[in-house]
Amino acid sequence: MTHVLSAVAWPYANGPRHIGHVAGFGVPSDVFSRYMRMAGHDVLMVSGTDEHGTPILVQADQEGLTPQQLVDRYNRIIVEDLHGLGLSYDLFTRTTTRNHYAVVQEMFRTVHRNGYMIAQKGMGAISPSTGRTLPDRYVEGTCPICAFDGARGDQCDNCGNQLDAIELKNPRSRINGEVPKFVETEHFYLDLPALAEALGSWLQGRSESGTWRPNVLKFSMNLLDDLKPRAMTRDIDWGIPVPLPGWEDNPAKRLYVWFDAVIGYLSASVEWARRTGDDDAWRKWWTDPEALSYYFMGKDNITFHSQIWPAELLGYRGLGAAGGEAGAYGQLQLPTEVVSSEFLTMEGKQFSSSRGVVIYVRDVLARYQPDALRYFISAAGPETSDADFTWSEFARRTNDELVAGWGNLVNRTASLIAKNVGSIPAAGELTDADRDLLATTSAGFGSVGALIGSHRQKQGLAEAMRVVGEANRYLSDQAPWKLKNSDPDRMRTVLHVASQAISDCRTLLSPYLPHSAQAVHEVFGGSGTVSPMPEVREVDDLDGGPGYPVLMGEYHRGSGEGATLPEWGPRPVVPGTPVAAPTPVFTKLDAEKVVEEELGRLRGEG
RNA sequence: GGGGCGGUAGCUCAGCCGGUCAGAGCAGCGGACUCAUAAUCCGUCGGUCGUGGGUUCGAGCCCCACCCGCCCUACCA
Repeated sequence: MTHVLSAVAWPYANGPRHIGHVAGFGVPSDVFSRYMRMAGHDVLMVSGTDEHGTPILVQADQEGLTPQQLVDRYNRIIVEDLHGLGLSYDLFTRTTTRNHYAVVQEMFRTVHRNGYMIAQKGMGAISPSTGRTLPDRYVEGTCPICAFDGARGDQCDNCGNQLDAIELKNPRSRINGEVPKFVETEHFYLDLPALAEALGSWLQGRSESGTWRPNVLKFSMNLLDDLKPRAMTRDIDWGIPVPLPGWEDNPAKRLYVWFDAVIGYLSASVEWARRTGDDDAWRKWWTDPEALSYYFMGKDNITFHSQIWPAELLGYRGLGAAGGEAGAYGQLQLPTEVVSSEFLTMEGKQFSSSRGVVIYVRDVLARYQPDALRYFISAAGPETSDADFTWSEFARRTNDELVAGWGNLVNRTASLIAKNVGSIPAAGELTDADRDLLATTSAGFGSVGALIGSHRQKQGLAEAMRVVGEANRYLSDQAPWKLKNSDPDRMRTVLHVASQAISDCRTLLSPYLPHSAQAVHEVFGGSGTVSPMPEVREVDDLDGGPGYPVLMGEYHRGSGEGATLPEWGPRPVVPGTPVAAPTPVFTKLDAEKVVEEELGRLRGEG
């Protein structure tokens, strides 16, 4: 048994999340975590909503809310969406908890004390009306190089050159059009060059493990070539105070949102430990060199997980050129693997909430089964290259594969048993065909498990569905419906074997399809939980702040009392278990209607 | 501009270190069956693997150039 940290990207709380987000980090991390638990590992899966930063402020202003009101709203919506998808977080929290503030400040103080947080002065744009930092991307003007008028402060979209906001001619704020003021401002910079060597040798070691996706590794290695200190504070009044004399009481200086967001993995682990009664329990996942940690995100976040976060950890431990000593949290371990996915597009276009090219998780969950979405994402998601979501393909995958393949196998077998026996029959003597099928389903645990464990989930699902296909073929070949009068003993044996095969397939598919795994279990007369779900719990802040909703759950492997997860392997079916005429587990879609309605909604007709 | 990823059957995509690698699913066509949500099972049609060079006994798989799409480019997150 190994301690396995599933560190899942933190959704930004400036709006509801779309299916591209959950395709990138949500479903893949849950499939992995569910499998790893069943395979006997001690998994801690944590995340939360990311609630600081300029976009939240801007959004709040636009909606006439305080930032806290805004994030309260979207935190709850996001919690509900992730709950609806059945993502099995041990803790899904948020970055506005007092616990998070305390952990972040401890990290900053130690990194600073170790000498990796250096103060530098520079020129920055601020909004004259609010006094807040105007990030480069929020400054617009005429490009000094090509004279394009829509250039942003960080880059000109026309000629592609990188810019400084101060170079723009006729600069103006993209938020409210006012002319920004450029003022001298002091910030703390994470001294990445001082940590470059340590980062390099860490990456080198990771490279030699051979497990990272090649593009992630290559990208990360490339980042090392041009390391500069990176600002970790902002002129902003929404964020975590900088815990140093002269800074902490300054309402206009806050820590950079990405500095605190990645620390969420640690603070959520600490919060989980405190909530479950052993304040130090998190250390088993964080300071044991044998523990494994997997970080799930979209490709746009690789920088922060293969560079910024490891640099923060190295700085905390004093492992850079400036030396130093670890703080109270001890020898925090760097990521074992940064599991980055690519992007999901939508009917061929990039998702864009502002342009209405978007499908929100909650809208899909309101109209379709969660496992239908999980199936599509698992079968056709952006695992190693960009992937396209179309409604027609969604309907096809659901109908032709999920319903017609797996759902039908369950339904036809349960119907045959209900009609002809009434309960799971006992087996007589097994034929070669029987043994072959059971050998195939048993072998599936090795092959599917290895694929999920190495983050090749699409292939893993394809393999599981191949096994389902074998079971369908077996049933057609054996034709038990013909045996009722001619050879009822043989019919019972076939139905027993089919039941066992379905039980095995159900377990194989349960990381991908947890909702229907439970339903299939019950179709065959099973009781108790075999596929646990997260719960939304309203909790008090541990340190006196306002309460909030979290996701937590009881995910216990085994076969005894209180177990909610089966072991990753065949579990013998129990002859005599009553089986009633089934109602279908999956809903077949009217493909034409779905496509027509959904495309109409995208055009703004719904 | 720099860096990265991708361009394989009508569609969606697999193809790890070069030698049964030219594949799968869906769609199409033909057949079997009727237990099942007109589901299942069998068979079959189908591609000069973006373009042009090169290395090699042999290249989707390596090298070079080019075309197309996408991502990142560090004060959006």
